Amino acid sequence: MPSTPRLPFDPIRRARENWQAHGFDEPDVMAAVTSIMRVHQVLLQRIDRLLEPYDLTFARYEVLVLLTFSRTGELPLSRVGERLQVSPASVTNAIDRLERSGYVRREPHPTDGRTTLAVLTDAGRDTVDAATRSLTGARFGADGISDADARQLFRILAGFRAAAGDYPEAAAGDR
Amino acid sequence: MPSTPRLPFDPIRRARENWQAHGFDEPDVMAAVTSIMRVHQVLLQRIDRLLEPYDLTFARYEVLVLLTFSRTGELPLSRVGERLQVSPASVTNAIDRLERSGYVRREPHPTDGRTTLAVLTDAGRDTVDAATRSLTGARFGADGISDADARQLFRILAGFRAAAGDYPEAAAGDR
DNA sequence: CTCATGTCAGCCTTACTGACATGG
DNA sequence: CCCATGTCAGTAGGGCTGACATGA
Repeated sequence: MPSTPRLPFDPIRRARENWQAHGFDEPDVMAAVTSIMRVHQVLLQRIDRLLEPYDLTFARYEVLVLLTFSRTGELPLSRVGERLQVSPASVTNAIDRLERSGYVRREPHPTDGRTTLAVLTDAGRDTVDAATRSLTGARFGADGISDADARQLFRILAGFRAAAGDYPEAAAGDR
Repeated sequence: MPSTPRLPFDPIRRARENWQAHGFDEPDVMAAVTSIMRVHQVLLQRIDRLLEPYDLTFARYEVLVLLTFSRTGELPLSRVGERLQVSPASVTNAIDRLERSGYVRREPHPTDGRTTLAVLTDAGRDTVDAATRSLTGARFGADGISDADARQLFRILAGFRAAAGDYPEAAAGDR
């Protein structure tokens, strides 16, 4: 799947060794950060491929899922950006595409004339359900990770996100 | 730093709850994958900001670091793509920019007429050293992670990468 | 001839900044 | 008047696929 053939060794492990050999600091963090970058790339590629049949990308899929969570199937665009942590312009773009695909439509907010609501259409609801089954069936492309590892990952990354200001307090007591 | 204000709760934890409430499968994997996506975004933003003064992005910085590791300071472009797991076209693009910045120059391979060597210039070497000091000084923007967490992260992600075919065998014995 | 190495053109997606219009 | 919500235009960047040219 990657455009390049596999290597006979772990390139990041190798990088860590070289890093230390050169006397650089923070080899652990370097290796962890580089790993996140690489895994992100692989995951995104796999997920987007899984979503292709549904005319979705992961970014747009996330928006759709968020809308299904709201139960009325609608949300102000500002809320979407807030939850997904992306800029207003990015939301506009994502909603544009979802609207073109017929998965969402825009509606004016009943009381606040400034805000626009993204409303999930029936097609959108059907599509997100099908896409979700496809993704969960493939464990989001992360079939190389156990549930225990996944939880561990979440825990560590939640700590980072909290420190980064993603949300106020750390997720101290985990499952 | 994010374009959006922080939320009063962890959006991913909330998503996981909703996910389960809707009866979807694989909540652990969903939360882990979403976390990687989010953390990747934050990290990349921070790192690119740190590298801006050096006229570098993380992608190009990685190329430069790889070259310093080769000791002669040169590498065939094909090797670069191999190690960094990106397509030949991406390598061409990255080297183009690095060349324009004066950090690298292209040279024909002495014996194999097909291959081109990327050669680190003195400016390139100075720049990558300075950039590395900047990054390590900021722990790559991942100051919210301890060394122990970083190692744990690397271990779990290495398992995933191995399963994904990044390299043949898992990194069983760590440290 | 076939495979490997690069380069190019074209295309897609995400995301940001800054300017604006409009409503609260 | 000032703030919030969206939209738009413009820009940057990364990456990929496919077609090609060239050399091993």
